[in-house]
Amino acid sequence: MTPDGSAYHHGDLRAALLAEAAAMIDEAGTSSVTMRAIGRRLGVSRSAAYRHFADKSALLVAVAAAGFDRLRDRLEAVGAGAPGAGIERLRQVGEEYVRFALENPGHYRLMYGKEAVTREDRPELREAANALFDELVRIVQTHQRSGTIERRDPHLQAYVAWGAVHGLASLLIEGQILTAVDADELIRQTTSTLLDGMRAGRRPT
Amino acid sequence: MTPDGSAYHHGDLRAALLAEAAAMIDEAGTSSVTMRAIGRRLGVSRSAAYRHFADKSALLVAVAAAGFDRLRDRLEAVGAGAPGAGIERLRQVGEEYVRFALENPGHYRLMYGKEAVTREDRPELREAANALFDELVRIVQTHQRSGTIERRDPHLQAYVAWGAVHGLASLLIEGQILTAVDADELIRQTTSTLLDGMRAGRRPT
DNA sequence: CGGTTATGTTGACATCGTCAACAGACTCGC
DNA sequence: GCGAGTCTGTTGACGATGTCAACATAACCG
Repeated sequence: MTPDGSAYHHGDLRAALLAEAAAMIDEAGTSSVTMRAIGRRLGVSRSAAYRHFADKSALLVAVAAAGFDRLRDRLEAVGAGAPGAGIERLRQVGEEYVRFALENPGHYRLMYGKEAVTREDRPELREAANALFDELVRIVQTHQRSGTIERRDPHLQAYVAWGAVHGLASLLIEGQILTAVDADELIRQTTSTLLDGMRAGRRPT
Repeated sequence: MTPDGSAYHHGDLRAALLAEAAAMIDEAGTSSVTMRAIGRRLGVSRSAAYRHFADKSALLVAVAAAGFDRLRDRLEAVGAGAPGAGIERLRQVGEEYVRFALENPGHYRLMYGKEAVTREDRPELREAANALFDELVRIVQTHQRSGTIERRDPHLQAYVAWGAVHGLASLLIEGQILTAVDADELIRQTTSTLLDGMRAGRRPT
């Protein structure tokens, strides 16, 4: 990078590619992202991106991984704070998750295997997703200690919670929810049911 | 259709296209389905499909809609039976949902917007998905009457349950669950938490 | 300053979805 | 029974796409 910031040949093309791809995804969906179109928008040639990413899939994986990072940061910000966090804080984490998805539908969709992308052969994506999951586990453990929810296997409980908010977000994004339904009320109902279930003293059987 | 069953020029090409596309999806993913490849496998030319579907997207939509139909049939089969159905039957509906997704991962993925497909401008798909949802509402109402779960807005409750099982199925299919975790136990934990939450007498606030 | 590496461009190719033009096969009214 | 019209399927062609090889240029480092 050159001192003046607009460096090299183009500047920081790698970062520009990531930002532009993310912008295009939320503007017109993943299918609108082509190597040629992104080059056009950035004023570089069609195959410039190949100096920074092995192929198109690698670029999309990087965008998706960045999405997991951003989401984790947001959940961390909500989940932290006052240590003896009560049930309301836990609920807010769930609502924040769904909110992120609704604010970045194209991006969120990409994160969850919209392409042939979400695969074990993409370690970068797995790690970003696992980092998000680790944060969920941490939040669950915090609230187990403070007594907000039952003490069970925190991994299982985190997966259950993840599935619930992810499923709701997915249904909302894909337009599967009838328009007559109030989305906010549905989100609250989901978090309520989930938290009630996690507080129930029953054995998992 | 001709009397001998192998009719017209090819036979029932429309049905063959649907079946072949579904097979290819579960063999090698949606990206492996090309109009030319499907024609090759069926021994017809590349654009034969255009006599039966407006474009590739229409073909995929039809496949996805058929998936919703099959899934609804399976849930209906499990959800019916003894009328005074108890909590175990309700749990089995949830497990059957996840099982369907795990058995047909490519197909299931297609049903939930993998392409630019799951859109309001595809009424056929919306109707099939709504029919599935209607079945879920019916099952919820049955168990509300028999006292298995709390009486709340059955639509909201059906959405909550749908989101929970769909989210879990999605995480499992996309390989987001650590291999160390026992999938069956996770499925049971999810249905337990969900049902506990739906039984809780708390107000949705 | 000269060479090595990093970055970007152009040309080319196979593949894809799709349309227009064409051809064969079935159907139905006379 | 036969010809017109309609279904169904094929071939040729076009533009767009992902990607690679060959080339060009800018930065860096001794």
